[in-house]
Amino acid sequence: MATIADGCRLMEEGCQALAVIEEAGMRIDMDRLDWTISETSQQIEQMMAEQKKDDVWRLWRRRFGEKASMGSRSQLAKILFSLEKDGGLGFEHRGHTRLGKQARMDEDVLEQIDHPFVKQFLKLEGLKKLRSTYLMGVRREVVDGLLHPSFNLHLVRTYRSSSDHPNFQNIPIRDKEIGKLIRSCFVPRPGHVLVESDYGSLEVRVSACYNHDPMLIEYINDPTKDMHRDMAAECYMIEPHEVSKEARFYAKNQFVFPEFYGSYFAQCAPNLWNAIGRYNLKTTDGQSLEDVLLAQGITSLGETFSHYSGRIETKPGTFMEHIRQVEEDFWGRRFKVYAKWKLDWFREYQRTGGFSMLTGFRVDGVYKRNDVINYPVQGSAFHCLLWSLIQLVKWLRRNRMKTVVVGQIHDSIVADVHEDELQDYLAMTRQIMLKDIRREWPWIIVPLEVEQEVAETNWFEKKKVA
DNA sequence: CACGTATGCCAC
DNA sequence: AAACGTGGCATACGTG
Repeated sequence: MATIADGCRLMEEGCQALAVIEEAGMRIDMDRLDWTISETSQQIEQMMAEQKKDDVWRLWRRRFGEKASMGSRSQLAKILFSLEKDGGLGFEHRGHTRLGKQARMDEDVLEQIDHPFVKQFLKLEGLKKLRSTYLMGVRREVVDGLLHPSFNLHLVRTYRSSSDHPNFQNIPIRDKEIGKLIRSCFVPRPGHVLVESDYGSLEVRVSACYNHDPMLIEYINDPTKDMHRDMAAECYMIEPHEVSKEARFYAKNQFVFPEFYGSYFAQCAPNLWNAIGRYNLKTTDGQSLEDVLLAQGITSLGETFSHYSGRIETKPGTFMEHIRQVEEDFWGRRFKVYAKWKLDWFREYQRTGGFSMLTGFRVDGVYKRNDVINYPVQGSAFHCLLWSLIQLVKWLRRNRMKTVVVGQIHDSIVADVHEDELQDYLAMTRQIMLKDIRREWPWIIVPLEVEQEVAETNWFEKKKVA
């Protein structure tokens, strides 16, 4: 295990490496950015004009007069959820926000409302976010065609990093349309290509280094095994070979990761259940998962209720009951060493008032149970990336290379690589990220994985390399 | 008018 | 007993 002095050195050297990265900056295609801003603005204008012709906007204006503002969710909520006799549309609201007692108006709620005005509202809000936060946010910070985001090591509770002005770590990618519009403005320097090197499932691997769970380690070591596929099979009551890509995706993001982060079945089950209908989940043979569950006698989500003893109970034959059992097996049999580690780790925190990370950080203070479990994993995973980044920047400087690292996103490194140096760069990142780091930190007891992508034209067009 | 809070959404 | 972790940032809106 690393010492506190090791942790200090990592922060010092990390700070220096990040300063070099900030100074280098990332090239921005300003003509394309300006063109995209203009196109997006036009589309926003046009859509707003369309909305203003809608009957819903007429109701809106009648209710709020000069104060009517098309971006106001709370105003829209009053139109949607008040009765028709009161000048509304009479939709049922779906729960309240956390602090206030306002009706929830997030994307999840709005996409359930089948009304053209609401669909347009969501699309419009997406474009407005693109324009303001990303297109304009980047434009504001560019100097001489280069963007220099800040990378901080002193702001995050877990000893991860953060980024600002602009935040380089949350540029859209999941929505392809939106991702393309902004990311295609990020370009390599002339004669260069962009390279992104991602650690694969880094947090899972690092968590295995803490909990030493044999089943988890087996999943990591054996490429034919697939934890998310297996859990999708259990959650949706099918065979592993029947698990579609989509079913795997929801099992991973609505069950496995939430469970790892400290969620539990009562929160997971509704999300898993809703995914079936909402995304029309099927087996690989095209059989609807709804029918599969029906054949197993599960016809409804069901609910939880408290036994007088305080124990949470579920009704037999419900999906809730099923996921409760899946969870019981998940922690009680499959990952029972992991489960014991969580218990022991938290008890030790309660005894000493703190915990130590494998990477040389002591964390003392008042924390929630989930924090105590999650911080060391999240922090140490980032430290693997930071250590690699430091070595890479040193190597580039030592060899007076033209390649520059331009950014970092928690478990990935983005570099602007000179074409002549590409093969050396790809080889060296692999050497550092996969091998050198394990010599430095013997506590890494599982193999690591790196995925490399190269973008010749812009950041959106990145393609995997072998 | 400046500022803080609530809410929501983008990433990992 | 508790119940999904970490950030940055934009807009709406109320308050001083």
